[in-house]
Amino acid sequence: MPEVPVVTRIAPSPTGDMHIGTARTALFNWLYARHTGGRFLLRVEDTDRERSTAAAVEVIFEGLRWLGLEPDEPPVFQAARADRHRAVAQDLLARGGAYRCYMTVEELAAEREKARADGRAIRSPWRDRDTAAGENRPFVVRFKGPLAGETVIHDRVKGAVTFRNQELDDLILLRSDGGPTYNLAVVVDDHDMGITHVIRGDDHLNNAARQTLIYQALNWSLPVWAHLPMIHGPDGAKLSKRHGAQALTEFDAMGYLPEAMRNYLARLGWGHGDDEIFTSEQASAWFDVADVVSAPARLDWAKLNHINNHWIRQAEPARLAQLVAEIHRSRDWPRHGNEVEILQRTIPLVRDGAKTLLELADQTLFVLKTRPLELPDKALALLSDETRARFGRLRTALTGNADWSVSALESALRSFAESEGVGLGKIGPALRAILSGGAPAPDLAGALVSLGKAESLGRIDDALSQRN
RNA sequence: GGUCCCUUCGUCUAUCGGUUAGGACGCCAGGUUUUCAACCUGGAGAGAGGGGUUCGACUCCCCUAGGGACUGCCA
Repeated sequence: MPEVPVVTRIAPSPTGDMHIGTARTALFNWLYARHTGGRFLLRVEDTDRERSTAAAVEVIFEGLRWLGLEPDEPPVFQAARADRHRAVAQDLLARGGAYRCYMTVEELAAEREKARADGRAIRSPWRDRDTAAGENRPFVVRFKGPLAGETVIHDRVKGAVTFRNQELDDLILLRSDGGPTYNLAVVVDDHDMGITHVIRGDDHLNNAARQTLIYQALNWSLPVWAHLPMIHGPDGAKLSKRHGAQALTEFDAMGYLPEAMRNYLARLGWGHGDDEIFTSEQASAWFDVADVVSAPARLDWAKLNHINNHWIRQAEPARLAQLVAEIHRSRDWPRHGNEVEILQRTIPLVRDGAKTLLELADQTLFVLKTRPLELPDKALALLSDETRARFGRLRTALTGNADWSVSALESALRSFAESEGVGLGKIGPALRAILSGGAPAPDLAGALVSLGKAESLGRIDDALSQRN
């Protein structure tokens, strides 16, 4: 057993929304750190000064907070470490592990084209020149990689992956403006931060070989690699906007609970036997990167909905009431002073069928409506003189009902139907319409309880006094 | 073009050489029923194709096909 405590990290670049794939990578890093009793860190890869924004940094912080994956230490900003990156590059330069390349962008483009045609990696003619003195033009610092031999990545997900060194080009360490590039910065930062396990998307698998070469040139010990497959859209293509959502915040806006996202995302590409529904505590107890599936997975909305429905049912009504009230507010729907209290009473009666918080809002709209409700034509049509008379009697029966609970009202409704000599089917649809104004609502007794006695009777009164 | 990764029901997955290839979501049928759901019961549904290795391959190897990533002075 390794004695070194595990340190994992998520290293997103703040250039826009936080992709759901990044969220899952964060989750797996977090799970593995929790599983091993290690630490989970955050590094913001903002070396691209052109595209990085403060707003995007905030999106990352908020996304991780919302998902419940907060890092164990304050975030590291990569751009702030540029001096350190440059120092490492200079060290490499001094030791012959890197060289100055004076190729112009035009020359580079030509070489790239030629290399591609020849089916080989690009090479700089400056690699073997003595440039200790003489040149006085802009240059980049390139890594001087081995031309022979091979590099093997021992990946916890992909297994052993072999690259011939001649396929690996001499990547740029320092740009002509002196700024460090990604491949240099990741290696230096992961080393300095003490990252033991690099768990990231498999779009970096090729980079892992190049980075391994840099680690070796620096005489640094390698991290454990684990390259996770990507998340695709339902059609198997790279996940994008047109698949419905791509950014973590969009899932929040669509009414998915963070615990549901964690559950679903964990199950996407990882499994523990037949377990489908589990808490994050269970997941971290079971999780091992070695068990991650090596094939890409497709996002399945139906399954996400199913899992979300499960966690909506598990959630505290008080918490759901707050979340649903927010949705109602954003929709500018009818307000009450005690909105949250009403919702909290109603939610347990309607949540079973709700796949998202948005649906929960739809299902609870009826209770927030203000009297007199506008009845849909279909409901008005049900109000013949005969049924009006019947609902008058129902009102009387309900008025005398002291116990305003679901079970009491259920039996009250049943015995009323019996006394009228009709089935509940004769009363249900109209009563439902009167109580809900045509909006979705729970079953009758549930609707009555949600509304409370006074509001229920009031709504019946309104209907009886309405002409069609 | 080159390098690398991937390929079990529609989808997510189990299987780690010997199983009637299991589960979940979805789907279909039936039940329940005052709406929509939920819920209960049952059902259909898979090893990309071709070669090997082996007494025996979904499982190991090779080829083909298809998908993806990388091939940036982006990360």
